[in-house]
Amino acid sequence: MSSLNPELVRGSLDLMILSVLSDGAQYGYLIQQKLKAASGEMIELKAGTMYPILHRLESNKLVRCRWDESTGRRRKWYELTVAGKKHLKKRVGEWQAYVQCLQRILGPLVDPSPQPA
Amino acid sequence: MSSLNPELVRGSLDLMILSVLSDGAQYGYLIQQKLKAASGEMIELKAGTMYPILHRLESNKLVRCRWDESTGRRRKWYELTVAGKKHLKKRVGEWQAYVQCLQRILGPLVDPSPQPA
DNA sequence: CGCCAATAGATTGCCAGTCTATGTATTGCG
DNA sequence: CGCAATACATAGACTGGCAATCTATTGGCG
Repeated sequence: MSSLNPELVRGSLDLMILSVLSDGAQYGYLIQQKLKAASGEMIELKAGTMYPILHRLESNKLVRCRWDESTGRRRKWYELTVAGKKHLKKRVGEWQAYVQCLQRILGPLVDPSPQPA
Repeated sequence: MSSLNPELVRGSLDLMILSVLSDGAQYGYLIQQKLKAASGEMIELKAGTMYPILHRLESNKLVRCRWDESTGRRRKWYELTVAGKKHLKKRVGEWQAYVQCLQRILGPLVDPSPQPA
């Protein structure tokens, strides 16, 4: 699924999708492309992974969607709801707390020079 | 299991255990205590979660273990093997790559002031 | 014109892995 | 003496991603 450790990526798939959606409405295939680009080709979200997540987000009222059947190629546009935007903010906070916590646990194991020259 | 988002924590449980073990040999219960302390009480690793992981690490030859039955309270000491130390280093690198990647995806959503005053 | 690749959405079934619950036994304190 | 803490372990339930598969459209190439 990605050149990154899949176990790690697993826990933040919906965070990533939510994040991509924060740019505005997108349809599934677009989300895959954007995520791939935004991650520097590191993340390649498979359809069988993404759609269940999108459906889950929808049933949780975090995203809303609309079919566009105006062209032969039908597209389903997904968009963050107000609750979704709030949820995203919360999830970002959780992620930062997690990163800081793990950073602390790893302690001296992590190279303390993350800033690029 | 923790006050952190469990979904996120999930992917790094073995990383955390490996990290605690990098301090030297530990037995299961000690690992729980150390992890709890190192995480600022954020992570409370349950026995039913930890032991399967330890057994998996053992069968993967990443940790080696020895029973101490000298006291009535028997303890099983776990220690990193050479392969385990190498593996830990690799996993730390993967984790850093993951963090940077996600940081990039989240982009402007992350508060760009992580350093404490 | 026919075919294939890319685009676009979705589902099914499998499997890995964590969590809850439970079980056993020891030690020390009140 | 009983209970809480220490100490290890497993069984079964449940969640969730992934591979595989399906349908259909569009556009380009031979």
